[in-house]
Amino acid sequence: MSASYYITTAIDYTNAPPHLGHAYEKIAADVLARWNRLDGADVFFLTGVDEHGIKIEKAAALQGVTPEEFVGGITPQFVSTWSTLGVQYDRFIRTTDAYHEESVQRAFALLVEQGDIEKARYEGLYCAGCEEFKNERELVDGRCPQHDAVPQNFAEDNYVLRIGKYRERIREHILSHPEFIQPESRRNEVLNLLDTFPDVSVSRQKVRWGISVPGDDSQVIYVWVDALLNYITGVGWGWDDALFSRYWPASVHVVGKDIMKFHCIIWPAILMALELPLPRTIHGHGWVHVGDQKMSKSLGNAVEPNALAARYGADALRYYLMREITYGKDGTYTLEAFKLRVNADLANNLGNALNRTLGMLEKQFAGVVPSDLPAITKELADRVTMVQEQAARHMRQFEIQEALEVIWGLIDAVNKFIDTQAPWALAKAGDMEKLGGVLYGVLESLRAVTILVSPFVPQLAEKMWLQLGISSDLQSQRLKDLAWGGLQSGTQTRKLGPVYPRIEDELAEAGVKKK
RNA sequence: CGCGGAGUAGAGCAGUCCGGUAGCUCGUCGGGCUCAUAACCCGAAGGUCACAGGUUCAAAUCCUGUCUCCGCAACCA
Repeated sequence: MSASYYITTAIDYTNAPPHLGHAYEKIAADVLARWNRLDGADVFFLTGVDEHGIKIEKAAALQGVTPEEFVGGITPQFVSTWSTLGVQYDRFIRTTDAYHEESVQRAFALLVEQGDIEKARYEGLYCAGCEEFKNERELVDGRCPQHDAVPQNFAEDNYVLRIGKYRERIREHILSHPEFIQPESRRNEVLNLLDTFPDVSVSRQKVRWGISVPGDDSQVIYVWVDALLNYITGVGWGWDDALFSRYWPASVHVVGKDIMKFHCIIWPAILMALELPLPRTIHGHGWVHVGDQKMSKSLGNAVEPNALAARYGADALRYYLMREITYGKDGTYTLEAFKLRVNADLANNLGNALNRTLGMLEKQFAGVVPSDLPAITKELADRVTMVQEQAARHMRQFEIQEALEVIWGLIDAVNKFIDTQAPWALAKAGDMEKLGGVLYGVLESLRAVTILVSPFVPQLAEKMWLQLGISSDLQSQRLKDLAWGGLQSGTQTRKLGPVYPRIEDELAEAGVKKK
């Protein structure tokens, strides 16, 4: 029985369509899920959307539709975007799903019963125009900037989650589990916050669009309890015990660095109150900047991932984001860098290596894979083994960029091998045995490459696999199948042209602008 | 003294935890090859590793201080 690997993403807020930042996180999680599947793990990948809350309630009202109708228009855009980008999840959860709502109510009731959630008075400055509480930083000269009105002191009865009760246990867990908060730089930040982290209000009177507090219809359950619980309701907590015990605790929650504190403090408190084990790792990724700006709707610079994928291919976008950005740190997206990176790595190195090889194979061997000549190909065989080990180590440590670097190092080695062995000269000299050995070495290396890159650029890998003519399914391949010699001589390849054509447009212009 | 991140070749970045020839991609220059998607291979030029001190035989890396830029800052997925 293989080890389980349960990976989740943050659930996106459906008050606006998906942008590049949403896509980055889902792609990263998808790559990790696919890699671990390749590594033989029993993988469950959960993603989804948060459809509740005041912002959606308001956005819907603005358009004169119900919240249900509103999210009914947005959520499918997330679903179709992930489909376009090859994000292959096992479940897509919506916080309006019945199984989720019921389980959240059950959890809430349990926590109230145990005294982890208590009723308390919430006081704040309330702006009637915005219909929400304001904190002092949001005010200009004590007035709400949107409505130029002085907010009123207002109090309501709320339900409050007693974080303090679990503070020491959480601290202890963080200190004794170095892998719990990743990257490490986030750890101290969370530990700092933990000391002063207050009890949090987990219900709202003013909000209608949400899950009702059990036994108190005057309030809805607030985002922290509602949304965070998706990680357990999504794998069957409260409705499918077998599924739940198979996958919980999660291997990793992939989230943005901004919401690390909620995942590292509130979520553990809830889990401890429910007497459930904590996830192994919470991993905070950085932001994707556009040019030199932070991507945001107000700046109007949000990049639409569907358009990019439609024009240049989903794999190009996946590859760029994973290769160009150090996972865990902030990174930058520019169309120029995107084209350069994709052309160099996908077209020139990866695609061309296969194409040039199949060309020779077709001419000299009618496209049929010849026999290995171990004396010549040993260096490649050794390289494949080394790359596989290094890549696996990097992926275990969430070093996606480094993993790609070593895999592409193998492609470089293949191209170099071709130049050094000069198969065209062997053909001219009529040394068919050696020529066959050289080509075998290259093809077998490319089979390994195809498997290794499949989690990152799945569609491209499928195209390569098809051209290699291997009958077994690429998705069924595992890391252990990389063992040298897996490619059978006699296999009929299928040369179908470049797997990734170069992006030619605007390149010259971009080169000039770089000065 | 709120918290945190960043400052490394023309550009974009890695390396900093565990001190010891400063690396990658693109660009530039020169050479090779011609199987291939004007792709591939080899070589070269180019860096006071923000600044100032300190520790050390040795510091981009550790310590102290300073400057600049950027996020976050109690309910904003």
